[in-house]
Amino acid sequence: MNTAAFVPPCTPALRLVPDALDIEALSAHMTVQRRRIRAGKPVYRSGQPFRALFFVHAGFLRRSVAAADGRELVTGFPMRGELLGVESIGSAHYTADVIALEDCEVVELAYPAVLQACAALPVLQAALTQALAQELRRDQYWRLAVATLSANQRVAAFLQEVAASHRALGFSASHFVLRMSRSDIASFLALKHETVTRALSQLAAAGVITVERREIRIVCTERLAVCANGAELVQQAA
Amino acid sequence: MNTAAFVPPCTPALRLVPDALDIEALSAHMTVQRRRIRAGKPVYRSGQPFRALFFVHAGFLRRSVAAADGRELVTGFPMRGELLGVESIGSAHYTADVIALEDCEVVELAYPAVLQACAALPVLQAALTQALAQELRRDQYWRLAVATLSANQRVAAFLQEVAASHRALGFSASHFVLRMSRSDIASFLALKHETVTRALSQLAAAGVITVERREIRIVCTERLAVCANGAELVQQAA
DNA sequence: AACGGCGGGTAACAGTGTGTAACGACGCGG
DNA sequence: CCGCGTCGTTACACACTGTTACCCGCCGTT
Repeated sequence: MNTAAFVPPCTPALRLVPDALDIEALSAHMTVQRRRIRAGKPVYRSGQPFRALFFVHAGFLRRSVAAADGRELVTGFPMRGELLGVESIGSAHYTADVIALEDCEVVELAYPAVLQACAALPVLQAALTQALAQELRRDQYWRLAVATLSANQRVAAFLQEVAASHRALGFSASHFVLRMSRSDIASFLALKHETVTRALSQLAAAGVITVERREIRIVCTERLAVCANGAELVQQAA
Repeated sequence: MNTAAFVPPCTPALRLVPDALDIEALSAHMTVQRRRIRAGKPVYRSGQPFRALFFVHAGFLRRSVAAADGRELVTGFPMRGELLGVESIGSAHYTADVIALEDCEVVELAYPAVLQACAALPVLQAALTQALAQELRRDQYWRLAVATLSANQRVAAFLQEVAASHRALGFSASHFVLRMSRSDIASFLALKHETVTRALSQLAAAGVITVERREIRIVCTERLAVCANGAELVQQAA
């Protein structure tokens, strides 16, 4: 029965096309506005009227959703090249919070206007639809990860993703500084922050990475990949 | 600081507008094709070339994603009024499997064609974008649920969602037959099938529902809602 | 310098959910 | 009618992760 011969691809949903959005071309069809966001300040908050999307030009951010009873979940860490606010399209209000983890620069795209511009610019329409679909696939990737991986594996997978993102933006993929706290990572991975700490310590003890607070160095990419899928940690001869 | 005065709305992302898609109008702009899918047969499978979206006209289905190493996750149970395949937009191949849980009827919408039709029919474009965003919000709702609710709460929340869906389609919200197996539910909720069974048994023992294999009757909607958020089960006086 | 707050790390303990296993119920085909 | 396989149910022991607690170090402030 199970004759799925080739790759069933639920992949990390890499963020392709960092600069897919041609702001120049766009500005001919609608007003676009640059905005600086200070570290810790929101780009938008859940409940505010939905009026615009934001294209991230620089900086790292954190997106989270919350239920009426206070339960919260960090749903992602947007960075350069991503479109903020797509999850709120079709809603009268934003359905998530996005706050800057460091000083950021975003380009504001008023919403109904974007849709109209789409009609004139088929490229834009494709880009928007793509961004939405891409986000959907990424969500499903992490749902799968959270549902099927152990705590250690999730943390390893997270580090892999961060590394891949950094590489895509031209930063070092093997040595970087996490912009988010342990609690943010924990929420994102559906763990407690102590568990994230434990997992990082164990990965370090196994010689796969080194950790110094938020500074991560990936010592062995291959073994990290092994940890992220399937295999549990095996101490390597010191 | 935390002055979020009003509802931070990560809601169950109800499937609004069961018949948002005006097939009649659409058929003027592109060829649409009705297809019947027998129970157990796929609408599409992961890895097949992505060529079309499908609008569900009747029946219940199951969507799942899989990683290269065999890990799997049921990501949803589409039904009448939903658009299948949106998660694969922008990919050369489908990224999920959708199989019919019972005999279904779907309308096939060739993909590149849909985009072109969007340019001519602004309504269609809005509907497509909405469908995508809606799906994204639903995904995030369940990510939140899985990350923050106990096994019992997840199962209760699942029953609530099923009830709400049935009501939206004009079926009874308090008495229905689950189309999917315990394992499907378990995968969807990131649990094991034994745990789902246990949770259902406990809800039944508490007098909140009755269970007879796949036949569910909701005895007390209010107490089910209480179980789905916050509170753990408390036996009610028999 | 002293202080307090926040983020991070570690450890002992406890509990939820899991793995395993055995059993029962139902449906299908011979 | 029987046999068999799938699905669902329940019991029990255990492991992973959550819980709780306390530690440290950093940083801004007084």
